[in-house]
Amino acid sequence: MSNRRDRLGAIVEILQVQNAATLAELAERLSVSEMTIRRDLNLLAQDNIVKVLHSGAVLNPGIVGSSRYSLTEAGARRREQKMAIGAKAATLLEEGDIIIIDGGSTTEYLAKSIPDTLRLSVLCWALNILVEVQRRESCSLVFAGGRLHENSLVFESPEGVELINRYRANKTFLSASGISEKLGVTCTNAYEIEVKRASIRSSLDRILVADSSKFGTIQPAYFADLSEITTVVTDSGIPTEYAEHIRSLGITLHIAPSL
Amino acid sequence: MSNRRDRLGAIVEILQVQNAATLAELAERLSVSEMTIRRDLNLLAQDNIVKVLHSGAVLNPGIVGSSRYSLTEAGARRREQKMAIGAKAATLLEEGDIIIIDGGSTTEYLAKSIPDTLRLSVLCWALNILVEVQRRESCSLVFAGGRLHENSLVFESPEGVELINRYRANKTFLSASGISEKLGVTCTNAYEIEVKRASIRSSLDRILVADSSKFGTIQPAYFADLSEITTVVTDSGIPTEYAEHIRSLGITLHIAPSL
DNA sequence: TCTACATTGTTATTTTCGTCACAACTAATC
DNA sequence: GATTAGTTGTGACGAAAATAACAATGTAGA
Repeated sequence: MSNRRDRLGAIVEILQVQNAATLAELAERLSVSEMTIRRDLNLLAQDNIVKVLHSGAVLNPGIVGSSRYSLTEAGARRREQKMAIGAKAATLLEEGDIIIIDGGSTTEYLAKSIPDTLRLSVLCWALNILVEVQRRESCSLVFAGGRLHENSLVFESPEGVELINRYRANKTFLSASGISEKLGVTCTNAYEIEVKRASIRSSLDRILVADSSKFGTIQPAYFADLSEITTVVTDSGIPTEYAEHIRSLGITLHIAPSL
Repeated sequence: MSNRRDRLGAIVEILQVQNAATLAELAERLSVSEMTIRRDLNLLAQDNIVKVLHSGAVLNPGIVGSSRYSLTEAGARRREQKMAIGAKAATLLEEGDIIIIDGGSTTEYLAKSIPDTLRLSVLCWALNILVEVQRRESCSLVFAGGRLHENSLVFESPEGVELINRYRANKTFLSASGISEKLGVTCTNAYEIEVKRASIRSSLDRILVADSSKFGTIQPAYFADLSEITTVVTDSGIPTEYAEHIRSLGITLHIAPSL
């Protein structure tokens, strides 16, 4: 990597992979001074190969859209809690785990919280989860396809369910919109039921991640009884009667500390 | 454009178009102070939608894609060709079309070139195609899942093939790494064969998009005979003998003009 | 080996950027 | 219409990045 020509190629290669890089980063990786990188970039910019930014923003590769963003924004108010729950749930992950991640905004925060170096096999079927997992080199990824439902970013199809049936995991992270002592665990959309059921059948541990506002509420689509759940991760707002009920069922209860 | 929510969307839209922007630029275009833009970007960065750079460089748009397609001086020129081919292929699209898009970098440019208002149903199985199609509100999307192959960004599984078998389209856009008069159409990876075969079976028109360097070359995985193709889209570098051969087979040949 | 030229790192200076605290404004709720 | 929570702009300060000049090093050719 001695001469400038090689270095220019290396810079382009780095940018191809990660789309953007800071001067300091490039200088470090190529073991030259920032001044040199600066001169290199000016050359590349002259040829219109790169754009040099003084201060600005770059769209992350492999992501997008306004629609994707609307899902995370759905709970701007509860974002803090969901982040905390996601982070807490991520502590349950172990090296070599084979996991299933349900769709939803809370599970999205779980996916965001996966440590960069943790080796995992992940199965999912929602776009926002896919985007998070896909960028981690340490995770191998299986995706259950189907028709995209815009509002939930979930892909669903008979073949997708079939793929989940054929899969085996030691942990499933499930999301829910309603959790009732008498009426069980529910979600909003009927098309999610089959996928969630399949993931429950294919996994040893069933971990429910849901913020505390979900306890005591009901949604139209029933997909599991509380007794099918082995672990619950939520925030400190959970009503004490629910906490007691969950513990009395032998379910492990994790309360995420407020951030 | 009064509230923050709209502005966040606008920022993402701007970045989608030009890939990167400076703070000053965004502040100017959205008629707010730089401080506000800064706060917005921090929110977007929290959700990993954008990356905020203090000082750095960004690859110019059109190069984002899989790491497999390395960019050399020669490759940079090929990129222009692929863009031209993608744009040309997109002119074949009609309102209401039900289409299948293969994985690959050339098909990625096709996906990028889909007009924003064109109503389409799209089936695909590669991550780079998914990302492009998903952001278009006018396109309904079906994705064939499976295990992710990092080098090609293709998802593949028996269930994915099954899903394609159950699908019906009027146009399939296929990519190839080799096109030989005697040995047919080939690609690099064996796992792609089944998926490509299924898409050929499920579609009325089979449109092959490939830059001219592919003609006369061979790759290990055979997936179709030239006679199965109904249309070819390439650039002006195609050898005349191949152009004649293709026309003699009754295949429509589109030559994309250099940009 | 010597010269001529290109490349690179260092330093000092100027410029710009990021952050913080505060005040003004907006919008929703009761 | 008063209160609250959220949003936006401003100015000042400290922390960076950009620039240019210069010195040091490396390289090619006679």
